[in-house]
Amino acid sequence: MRHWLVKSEPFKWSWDQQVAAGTTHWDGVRNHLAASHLRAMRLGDRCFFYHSNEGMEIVGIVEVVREAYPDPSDESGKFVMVDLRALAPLPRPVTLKQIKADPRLSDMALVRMSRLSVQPVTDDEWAHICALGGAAA
DNA sequence: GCCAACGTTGGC
DNA sequence: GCCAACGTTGGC
Repeated sequence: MRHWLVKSEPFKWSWDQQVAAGTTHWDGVRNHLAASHLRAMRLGDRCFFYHSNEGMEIVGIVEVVREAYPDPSDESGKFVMVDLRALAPLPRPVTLKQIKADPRLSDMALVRMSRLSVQPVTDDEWAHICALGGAAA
C-alpha cells in the first residue's frame, strides 16, 4: 500500500465536511504533478487529510475507494479525480510547525514543495506521523 | 497583507 | 524556444 497527502483549504472543504459526506469526489486538481499522483493511487491506499491556509495541520486519514477517472469539472478532459472516503481523525492533529521541526519529517514534500496539493508520503513518514497523532498506522 | 515559489500565457 | 508578465497557492 502506498501513502499520500491531500490538501484542502478548510473554508472550502473541511475535514468535518469530509466526515459528514463520507465518500467524495476529489475533483478540481489542475496541476500535472498532482494529477500524476492521483493516477498512481490504488484502491485501499490511504492519504493524510491536511488543512492548508487555516489550521495548517494534518487532521485525518482518508482511503482511496475509486481509482483515477476523468474529472467532469475539467473541460479539457485531461485531468482526473479519485474518490476518497473518511476513515479516521487524528486524535492529536499534527501541525506543519511540528513537521518542520522534526528531522524525520523535514524532507516531506509538504515542506519542500509547499504548493503541491497531492503528494506522496513515505512509509517511515506515515508511521511517524500516525504515532505523533495517536492514530493506528 | 505580503511575498516566495511555481505554473501558465503570450509576444517575439 | 525563450522569457517577461501575470495569476495562484499557501506560509508567515
